[in-house]
Amino acid sequence: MRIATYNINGIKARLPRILEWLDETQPDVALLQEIKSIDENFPRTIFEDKGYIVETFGQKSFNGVAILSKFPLEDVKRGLPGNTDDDQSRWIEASVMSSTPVRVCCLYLPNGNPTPGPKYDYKLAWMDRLFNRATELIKLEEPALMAGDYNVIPQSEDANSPDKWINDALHLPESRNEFQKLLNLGFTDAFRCQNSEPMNYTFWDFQAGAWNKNDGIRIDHFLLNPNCADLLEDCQIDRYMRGREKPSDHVPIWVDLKI
DNA sequence: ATGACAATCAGAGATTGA
Repeated sequence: MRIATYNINGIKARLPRILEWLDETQPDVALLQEIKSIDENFPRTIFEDKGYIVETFGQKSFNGVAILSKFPLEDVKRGLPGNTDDDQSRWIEASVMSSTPVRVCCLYLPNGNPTPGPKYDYKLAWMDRLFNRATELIKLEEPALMAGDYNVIPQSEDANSPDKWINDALHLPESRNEFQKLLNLGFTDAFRCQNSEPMNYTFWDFQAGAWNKNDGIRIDHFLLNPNCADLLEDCQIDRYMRGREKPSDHVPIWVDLKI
């Protein structure tokens, strides 16, 4: 089974890219972030016609996450637990009912800039709530994963120009420590489990010719609980998508599980 | 040091992103 994650930076602007990508990469499950759409405006029938079940947690203009699945979805939950006042749509999870059910969580972690400030405080508080949910997922008998745009550069080798990010919310010690705490719980960074080479990125800024200079960062991640990591076969970044016409600033990343 | 780019909503330019 192939599960992908992709920060699309707007469903309306990216629809042609997503459709061609679904045909090329053929994910069974696609976790989408930054759909920038309310649920009512998400073009669900286009994906249903391709054989996907569609579950969205949208928001006007900003944020918004969605799950596309060729398998039935059960027990869909919207919103990261721990703060009923949080009105930002950044988390959706569901059980993918394949022969072996998999719990998939689709996340769009807050950026956190500028630092210091309320946005950084919100990021760190969100990561604390993520840690709490992660402690539950690690104990599950069933395979489970958390994937999406973490907005965290885990190590210096995950940035082409680490110096630029020293004071950035994506790279500051607090953010990286919160990410490391997830690994310490027993989650596996699927890409790093498969590939130890530097210069593998998932995001290149639209500005300053970042793509042409390969001035990227690795901030989209798959974290697998132990029962899911046991099933890991492959993990790849669809780098080519960044070179297409009207691309997102992120590219997809996917895992193949032995299911 | 600043802005560079792009998407959204709205219908210009501010806001957000990373």
